Amino acid sequence: MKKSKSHCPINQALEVFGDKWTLLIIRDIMFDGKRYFREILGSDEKIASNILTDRLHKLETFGILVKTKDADHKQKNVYTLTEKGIDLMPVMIHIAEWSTKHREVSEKDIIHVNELVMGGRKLQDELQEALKEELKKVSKQ
Amino acid sequence: MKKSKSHCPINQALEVFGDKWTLLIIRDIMFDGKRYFREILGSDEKIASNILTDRLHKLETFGILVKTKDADHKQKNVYTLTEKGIDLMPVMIHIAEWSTKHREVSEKDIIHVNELVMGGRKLQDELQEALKEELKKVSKQ
DNA sequence: TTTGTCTAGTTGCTTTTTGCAACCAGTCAA
DNA sequence: TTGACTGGTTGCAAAAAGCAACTAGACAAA
Repeated sequence: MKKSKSHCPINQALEVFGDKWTLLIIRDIMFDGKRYFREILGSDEKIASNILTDRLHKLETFGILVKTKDADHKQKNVYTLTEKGIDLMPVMIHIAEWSTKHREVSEKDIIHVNELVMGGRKLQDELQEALKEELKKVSKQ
Repeated sequence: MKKSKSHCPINQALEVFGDKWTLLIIRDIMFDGKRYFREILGSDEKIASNILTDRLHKLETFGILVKTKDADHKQKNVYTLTEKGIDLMPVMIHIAEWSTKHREVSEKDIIHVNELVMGGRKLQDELQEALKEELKKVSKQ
């Protein structure tokens, strides 16, 4: 890991997800229920497989997610968010909120974001709890 | 402007600030009171001048900031956040909050973030109001 | 009016990262 | 045993970033 440019909190965060792909991968796992390499590879933005490999490794190293073997299919890896990863939810929500106000976002996505934002803390908390449950399960393997 | 990879709100936002430098520039203007090219160039992370030129142009094109001539020194350009830029404050705050919890952040910066986060909405609102005032001033030139 | 300094950049070059397509070995189900 | 699916790897071309040197215009002092 190359040394930090600075210890500013914004810079520290950007060293984890300051690129075009990392937050999209986290989004896939956090909101879209994707857990496997090929599922993430298949999302709309068409990430290349070598980049995905690289980012998943980095996210694992940073402790944002953990990689475990699928119980049923031994060749399948399951990627699960850690608490550090789950804690990015407020950041993701606010980014999405900003986008729906200021950028071109599809009607379907606006509704989805509104559910989470306006639908309030309750829905977000439920989602966070579900993700934490999942983490607990893969942790005791 | 090359076409979007997708209309997902997260992706739309990343097309604006999904890189190592853009959010640091916004931070400099938003929280550190920097307004001139050379001021931003001088921050801790040592951005290269050609990259800074490029990002300032892009941010202007995206409508995140406006560029005006300094009243006193005609060769100086003043970079001011637009409302679209100011609206990124909640995102910045949550990123900083996440970093202070999960990443290596200097004691000084932690205090600074805590003021804004724990110090609550009031301080943030005041800062936002001040930035909006500034925008109003440069707008009527 | 010259000299030096400060301004916002630009230019040319090297290194790093990304993007793309083809490929591969192991797993599994029929 | 075949064929499709799994998580990747490899090699090459293109784009972006990094670095250092440079420039033209504004200004202030001598």
